[in-house]
Amino acid sequence: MSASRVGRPRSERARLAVLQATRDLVLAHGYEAVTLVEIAAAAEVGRQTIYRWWRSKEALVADAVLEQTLSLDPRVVTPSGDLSRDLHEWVEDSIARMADSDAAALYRALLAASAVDDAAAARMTAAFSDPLRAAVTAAFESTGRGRYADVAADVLIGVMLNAIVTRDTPARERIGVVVDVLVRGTAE
Amino acid sequence: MSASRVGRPRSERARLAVLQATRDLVLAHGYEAVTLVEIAAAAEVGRQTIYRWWRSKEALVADAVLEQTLSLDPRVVTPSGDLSRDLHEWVEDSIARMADSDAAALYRALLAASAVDDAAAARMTAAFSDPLRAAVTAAFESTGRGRYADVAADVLIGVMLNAIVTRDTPARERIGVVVDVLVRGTAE
Amino acid sequence: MSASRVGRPRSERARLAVLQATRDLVLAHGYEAVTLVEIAAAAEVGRQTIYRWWRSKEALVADAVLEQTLSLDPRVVTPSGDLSRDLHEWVEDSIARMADSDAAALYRALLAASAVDDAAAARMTAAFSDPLRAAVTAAFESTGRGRYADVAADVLIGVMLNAIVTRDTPARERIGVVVDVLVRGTAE
Amino acid sequence: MSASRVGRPRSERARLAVLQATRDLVLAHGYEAVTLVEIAAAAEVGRQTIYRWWRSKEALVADAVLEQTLSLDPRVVTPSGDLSRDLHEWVEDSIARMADSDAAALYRALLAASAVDDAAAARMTAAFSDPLRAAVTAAFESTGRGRYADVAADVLIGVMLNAIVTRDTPARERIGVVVDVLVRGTAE
DNA sequence: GTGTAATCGAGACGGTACGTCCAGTCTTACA
DNA sequence: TGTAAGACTGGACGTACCGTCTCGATTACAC
Repeated sequence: MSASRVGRPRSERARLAVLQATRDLVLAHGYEAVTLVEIAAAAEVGRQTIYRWWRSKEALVADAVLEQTLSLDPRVVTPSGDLSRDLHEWVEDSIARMADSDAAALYRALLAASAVDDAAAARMTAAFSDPLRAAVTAAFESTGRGRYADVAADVLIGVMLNAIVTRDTPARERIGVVVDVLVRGTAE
Repeated sequence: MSASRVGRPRSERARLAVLQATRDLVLAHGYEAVTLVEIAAAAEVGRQTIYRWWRSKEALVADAVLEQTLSLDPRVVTPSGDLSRDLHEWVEDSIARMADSDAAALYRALLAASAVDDAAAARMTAAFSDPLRAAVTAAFESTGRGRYADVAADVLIGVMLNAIVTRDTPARERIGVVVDVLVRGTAE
Repeated sequence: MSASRVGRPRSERARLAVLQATRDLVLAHGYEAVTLVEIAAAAEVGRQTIYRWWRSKEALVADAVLEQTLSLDPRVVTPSGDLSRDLHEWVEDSIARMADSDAAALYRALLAASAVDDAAAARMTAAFSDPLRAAVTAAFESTGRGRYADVAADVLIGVMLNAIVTRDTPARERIGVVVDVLVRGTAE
Repeated sequence: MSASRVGRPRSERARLAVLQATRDLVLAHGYEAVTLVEIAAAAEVGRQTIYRWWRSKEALVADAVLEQTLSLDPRVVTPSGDLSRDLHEWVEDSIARMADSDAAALYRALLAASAVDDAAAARMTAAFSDPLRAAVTAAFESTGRGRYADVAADVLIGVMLNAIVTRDTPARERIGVVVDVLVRGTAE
């Protein structure tokens, strides 16, 4: 079990510098405009070091974005029984997290990476849609509306995605109303 | 003021061949993998001819996709007064159009093009979100629920976008339920 | 048979600029230190343009050197019957051509290229050794010493090669004496 | 003054394995194609160990080649007084050594290394040209033809060099005749 | 008909990013 | 301290593609 690795160990410093540089540059210039040469230079790292750990620009961006940004989910872990309050709480938290940071821009980068790299797409789903769907499902099932769980998740994921993709801030602010409509529309 | 053009006129045949080749290749290999050299070869057209009509690969893809695919909207032109029936009709039509063809794949290409080219993004919004929002707004206002118009549009656009982006067929089939929830949740 | 080429024709300006830049940089920094990036920049040419016309750095250097430098041979075209005078004349001419210019440095570059690229080696032989051997052979045969032709060529080629490779100026100046020894040693 | 070394002593085994691996690989693939990674792997040695003994790839190749191959000279240590016999003896010995082994290929590697590394060039001259010149000079001076010593050395070095560089086997076999011409041409 | 001028297919051009490869250095654990 | 292993920075390599430019050939309109 000792595995006793041999040779120089991976430089955590380099890995973190690359991830940070990637985030900074993606935010500054957008996903498509960023090049690995720039990232390597900004991270003060050899280009080969990047390729040693990520097999493509897409995989790197997916990692860089997910590592720091994606924690939209873990709030609605235990439904309180009050569906409306649970959803509002979660949604407001998500909006806040998206608003304060440059998270939306990073998500867009992730979306672009997903278009090229299937693994990035899978990671994005796993980190974004799946937990959200699970949380929403738990909340709905605990209030006896389990049959609407998937639809509710569709709606919430879709609305957030749309607000991100289209850079539509008003839509972001209307998400609270979406929750109300959802709660009311799935009653009985 | 006649403007009487001189010289060889542009070839409509070439323009159409390019659009068709673009669609075919985007469907076959995806947006990122397609190159203008391939498109030009498939369309039996010189590369410069493409640039005479479109200023970039992104603009071309936007045109190619929008020209054929994007007619999600014109169905709900006149609200009948029955909100639920109007929305269902429109939504079922949209789903059908998305299901039978490779429309979803083309939308994804359009999304990718939008990430690089602002004009493509604007065109996508103009052709996809705006008409949808207008139609939904008209339907809601004609039934006295105008204050929910934007939210309803957010929800429908978002749900469709999500189904497209994530290639989630079940979600596509649940859109009818979304309409029901929406109608019920915005009552009174 | 007209061949009537289609497409943009090759840019002679670019070709000449690349060859000149190659010569300049090889003289300035030596063969091994020169990179195609530098050559492309100095010639104000795209890198791909170089690769379009030469399949490697070696082939380019061979071309660049041979294009301008290699005219050691054509002097001894018609043997006069006086072997000693013919050889001296040719040898002095060769030495002069090697001395005044940077020819020796270019030859060394060519030699280095030949080590990597067989085609370059063949071209070097064809342009340097073969004509020299032919001229020497003609001179020897016309004076009834044909059986020494090859040996004489070996000697003269070798002596010049050595003077080039080892940057041995005194050896260069002794070539006249070599001719005398050669003429005397092959008499009768 | 004891200098009493501390720590693990250097491994002579490693040094010899590196030299042997270098020779093998240079012979198998040529100088330019060989990499230090390959050499280290073949010698079952760490890469750093190589750099502890040699400061560059060129220095290593120079050492590897010279260590085994270069002993062209020591035969004509004491001139016998019979110039022709001395030269023939030496030359035949040299040819034999060059023919049986892969010495010519190794020389070419050495030549390539010399192009990059001045020290390698100096070592090559010291090991190849200088002793040869000394031996030839001794032989010529002991027979009263001292004034031809340098020229004779030029010729013999050049002829051998040419045979090596151009892979010209016939030229190698004509070296005996060169000696005859040289002896005859420098008489009186 | 003939001239003129813009378009056409073809393909080279400058430029730039990619992903690979290697040299020479550095950092581990082990001997 | 020397060693094998292997990651590190740095930078050249050769390929691919973009958007532009330059050919000869084509094609419509103006004369």
